[in-house]
This record gives sequence, C-alpha cells and structure tokens, in this order.
Amino acid sequence: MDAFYAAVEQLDDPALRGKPLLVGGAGRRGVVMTASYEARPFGAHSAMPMFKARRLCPDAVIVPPRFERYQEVSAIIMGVFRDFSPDVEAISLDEAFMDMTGAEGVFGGPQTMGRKLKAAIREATGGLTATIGISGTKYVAKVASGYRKPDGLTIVPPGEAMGWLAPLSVSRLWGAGPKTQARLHEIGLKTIGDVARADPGMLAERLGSAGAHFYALSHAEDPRQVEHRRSSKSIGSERTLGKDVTSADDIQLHLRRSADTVGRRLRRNGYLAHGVRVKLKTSEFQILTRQRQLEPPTDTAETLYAEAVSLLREFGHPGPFRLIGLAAYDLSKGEDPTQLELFGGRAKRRGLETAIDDLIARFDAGVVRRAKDLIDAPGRRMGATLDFLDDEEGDKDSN
DNA sequence: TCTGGGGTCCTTACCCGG
DNA sequence: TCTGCCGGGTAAGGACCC
Repeated sequence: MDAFYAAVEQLDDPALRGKPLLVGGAGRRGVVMTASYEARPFGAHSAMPMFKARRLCPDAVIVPPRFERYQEVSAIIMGVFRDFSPDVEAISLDEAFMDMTGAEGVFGGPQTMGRKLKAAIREATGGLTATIGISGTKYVAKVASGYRKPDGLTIVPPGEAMGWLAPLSVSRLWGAGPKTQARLHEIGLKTIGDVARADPGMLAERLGSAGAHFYALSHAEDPRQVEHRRSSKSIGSERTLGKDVTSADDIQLHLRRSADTVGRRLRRNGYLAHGVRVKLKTSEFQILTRQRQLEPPTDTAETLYAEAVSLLREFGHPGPFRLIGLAAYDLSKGEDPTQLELFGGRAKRRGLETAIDDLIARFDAGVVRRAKDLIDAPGRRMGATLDFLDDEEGDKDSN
C-alpha cells in the first residue's frame, strides 16, 4: 500500500487530502511513521525524528497513529488478496506476497491480473492505492513493487530479471541495510550487477552466510516460497519515555505496564511464554537486554512482571534509561483464547488480577480504563469494581 | 528539543556433558 | 585421571525490515 497510514488518515478525513501529512508521535521524542506523498518532496520520510520532519516541512499536519483503524483496513485488504489467491503471506499491515501460480486462467496475464487487483483494493477500501510488483521470485517481485510508487504496476518477466536488477543500487538488496551497504561499497560493489559479477568465495569471506544469499539474489535466484501465516515467536511492549528514568521504582512502573500489555496479548492469542526478556536503552542509546526462561511457562502479567523485576538486578548499569521494554519469547500454543469468566474457577485458578486483564481485553478499546478495586475474600465470590470511560467528558463509574 | 515500536534472524560467547 | 574436541542449549548483542 502507498503511504499506508497517511493514506488511511486522508481517506477518513477529506480535509487532509492533498496536504502534507505526517503520521507519528507528536511528542518531543516522536518519529515519523509515514509521510504522505505531499510531504515527501520536502525530505520527510519514515523513521525520521519528528522535530526534523517538522523543520523540513513546517506546514505539514501531524496526526497521531490509529493502529486499530489501520488494522481494520488491513483486514479488508488481506481479504481482497485472498479473493485472488489462497496463498497470501502478510509481511506487515500493508504488504503481502501472493503466489499467483496457475491463476492466469482465472484473472488473465500478469498485466490484467495486476490491474484487477489494484482496482479491487481501490474499491474495497474506498480509494486507497497500491503498488504491485510481479515476477518469478519473491525477491524480484518485492523490488519491483518498490520501483514505481505510488499507484504503480511493474512486471518483470523471470527471464529478464537478472538484467533488470543489474543497474540497481545494492541498497535494493533485501536484507542489506546501512552497515552491509557500507561493506559492499568498501569492496567496490555499488550495483546489484557488481555483486552478480563478484567472486562468490570472496563475498562469503567478507559477509559470511549473507554473502551467498546476496549473490543468489543478484542472480534473481530466491528459493523462498510464499508461506502462510506463521505463528509469533515473541510478543513485546516497549516505550520510549518522555524523560529518562533512573530509579528502580520508575523502571518497575513501566515494566508493570508492559507486563500487563504483553500478558493480555498472550492470553488473547492463546500463547504461553517460555521466556521473558527485559530491554533497557541508555541515554547514550546503548541497548541492553537480560532474559530468563520460565518454568512453568506463563501467560499472566503477574509472573512476567515478577521475573522482569528480578532480572533488573542483572543489568550492571546505573542508567539513566530512555526506553524500557518487556518481551515474552519462545511461545507455545496454550489454552484456547480467553473466555471471560469473572466469577468462576478460572478466576480462582489464575488470580483476580489476571481475570481483570481478561475482562479489559474482552471489553477492549479503552472502554474499561482500569480496575479500581478488587474484592477477594476467602469463601466469598470474587469480583471487581471497574472504571469505565464516559463517552463525552471525563469518566463515570460503573460496576 | 535530537533519533519509535513491532518484530525476525544471525552471530558470538559461554557453559556443560559426552 | 587429565585433556581436547565437539555439539547442543542459552544468553546477549546486532543488523535488518515495515
């Protein structure tokens, strides 16, 4: 999808159409998640610090992201994809691989197929544009999809792929970021064609296993198949703070929030975590992590938090820290996704706070702001008082 | 006024047991 | 009994992607 988050905002609010728009954190430490095409000529782009983008493009409208909405639109788009092929591999909210092998009979050749897909996306979403790349391998299709944006359609016949790639910069090698590009430049390789002509032994020596991989890509060889949805390997929550923190109390407060978020997401998706990892970023941008296996595995915020706090002692760093995060890793499928039973055996088994998490997850979308009060006495039924958000102003209590 | 949050995968170091 | 080697598992860091 083209400038996906920004395009959704412009779709939902006609007043934003045709204007430079920056979707991202408006705070002091925010970055641009997506710049609309109107903002890009000024030099604004994804991952740029917001203050910088604002300086480059002072007239831009800044809008905070609405992920739930992007997820909704994403689901619509993925549905369109599945109408065209059963083999869809989503790689993010706004991008997917599709295996169209054998579909020519139904949709026509690549050109017709691409045009039909673009039209279907536009119609299903109410006007969003996509750029499509079509070729014989995932890699070449991927590069082709970034070739002419926005609203593009690039078809690279498999037989022409290697020649088509050759003049492109090595920055188009998927997996070669700034570090790898610099190393390729040091060896004197600037284009994908240069890599294709290089000695594979030398590439392997300089780049390790990535060398063979890039050599294959440069020859338009890519054995990877379009894969169905893989299950998650980790689920995390991290936050860059408005102000750096140093004290254990402050750090624990943020760990608690992350543990709640991660626990809820584990339960919602029916996962059990076999490990927990704490992440701290120092004010000097050094990233530190400490992890530990969990026995038994868990999906409760309580356990994640308790382990995280004990891991805290193993960082030999005084701070201050600008980011605090917690992740659950080594996930397995546990029970079925959460069923709400505020009163009942499940709540007893897992503890009330977990039941409250379940409740909040079930109501979702910030309707329940927080649990105000827990009622838990031996031999009695258990329950909670919850704090609901009112529609208009402030909040309103309900039980 | 500095520089996000969600992830995946790979490399390296180290420990331990055979 | 000591030493070296090897492989597996775990932890930590780093590069990369959207």
